[in-house]
Amino acid sequence: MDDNDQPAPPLPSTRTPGATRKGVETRARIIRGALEALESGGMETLTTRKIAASAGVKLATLHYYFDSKENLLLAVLEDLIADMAEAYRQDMSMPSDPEERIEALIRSMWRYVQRTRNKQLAQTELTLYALRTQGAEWLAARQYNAYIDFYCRLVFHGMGELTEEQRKIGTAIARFMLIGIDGLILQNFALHNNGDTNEGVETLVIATRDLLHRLRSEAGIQPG
Amino acid sequence: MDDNDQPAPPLPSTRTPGATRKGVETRARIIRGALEALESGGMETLTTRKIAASAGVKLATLHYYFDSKENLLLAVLEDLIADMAEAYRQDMSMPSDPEERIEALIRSMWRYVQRTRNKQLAQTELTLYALRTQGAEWLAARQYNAYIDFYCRLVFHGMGELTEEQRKIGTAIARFMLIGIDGLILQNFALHNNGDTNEGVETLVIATRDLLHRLRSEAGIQPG
DNA sequence: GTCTATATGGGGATAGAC
DNA sequence: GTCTATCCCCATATAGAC
Repeated sequence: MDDNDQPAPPLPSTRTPGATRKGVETRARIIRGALEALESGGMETLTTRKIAASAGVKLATLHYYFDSKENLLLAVLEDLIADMAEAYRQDMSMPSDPEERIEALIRSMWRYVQRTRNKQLAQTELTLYALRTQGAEWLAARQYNAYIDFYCRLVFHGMGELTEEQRKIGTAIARFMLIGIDGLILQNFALHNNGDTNEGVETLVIATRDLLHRLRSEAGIQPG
Repeated sequence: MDDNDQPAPPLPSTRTPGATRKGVETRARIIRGALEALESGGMETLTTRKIAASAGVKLATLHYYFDSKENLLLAVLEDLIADMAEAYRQDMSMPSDPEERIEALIRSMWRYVQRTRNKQLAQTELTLYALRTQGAEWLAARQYNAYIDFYCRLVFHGMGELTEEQRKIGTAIARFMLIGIDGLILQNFALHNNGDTNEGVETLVIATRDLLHRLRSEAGIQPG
């Protein structure tokens, strides 16, 4: 995975009951319901009642699967991490040159962000929530490292193994891309002014490609 | 100020009573108390009771100055915007070359962010809150535009008036810097791994300087 | 595993004395 | 302008039948 390795203790008490087929489905429905309610109303107005309603489940059922609201929310965040990889692969063209991959990846991310504005807001809120929740900070870190690892691989391969050199360069690239995307998300949220934000995307593409150049010449150039 | 101009209706009902000297002070104490409580515990655990306690005021007094928790929180966000300019000027060296100013400004921002981690978290939470609050979205936009305007001026002058050309270039630069800083803040929060984040700062400095070059040669070069 | 019904506490907000 | 005391709702969580 990555350098700053996480202890990643299992989520405290998500209470995984029987694991019946039906049980697993219901659990998933509740998580989806929570995400929907969060996307539509934000953290401030998010209640277990709304979540239950949105999931088509009674309040008590929710508590049968998640012993506390907190653990439910952390489960939602975990789920978002898992979804991410799937989502990006959808519309990504896959050039062979890493430089062009960077560009394709950034544009793909940005399209995804734009068509899932509320989901991004929800994810940002959940990440902050995790950072504020005693003993859940590691989840935020895991989320970030998952993104970094994912982008890193996508820059170089279709998903295979990386050389040490590639991993190092790719990680730096991925970190910078992620910085840019997160910043773009916030700015786009606040200004909801897509024209200006698109300029930011172009600038990020150029800056990231330049970074790749720099890192490669520092190492001794060879192509992807 | 900027292109996407805000209507900026006054905050609905902050109930500005008499405006006695003492009243103004108490109001300020409550805002500070709210910020402190927010910094230490986050939105999720922020209650009017904690705010009142943190401000050394009784709950009813809080409601004498702010008719609702919502309006109090929005007032806190407004206050943060006003503080910002003050804070940055503190430790900024002021080179005459815009390129070096960019570097100095980014480093200054980053120092400030690092020594006020919790304040940044609080501000991010408040911004998201505003984005989620019906009729308060403009506050988030105003905040962003205030930052952009501020950085833009700082890149070129000690604070004086700008030519149209400078304003245009400066705004693009400021937007990109802000994207980078926001992304850095989130990444640093999540990974709290300052070593790696500092690399991101270096990359941002280089990228922003390059952006300045590019914008200038697109326009017809002339220095600061 | 899912429900109805309920316990319990804490939250925002107000009344009215000083 | 600040306080004490209180209202009342709604949130999380549980008990226990089905």
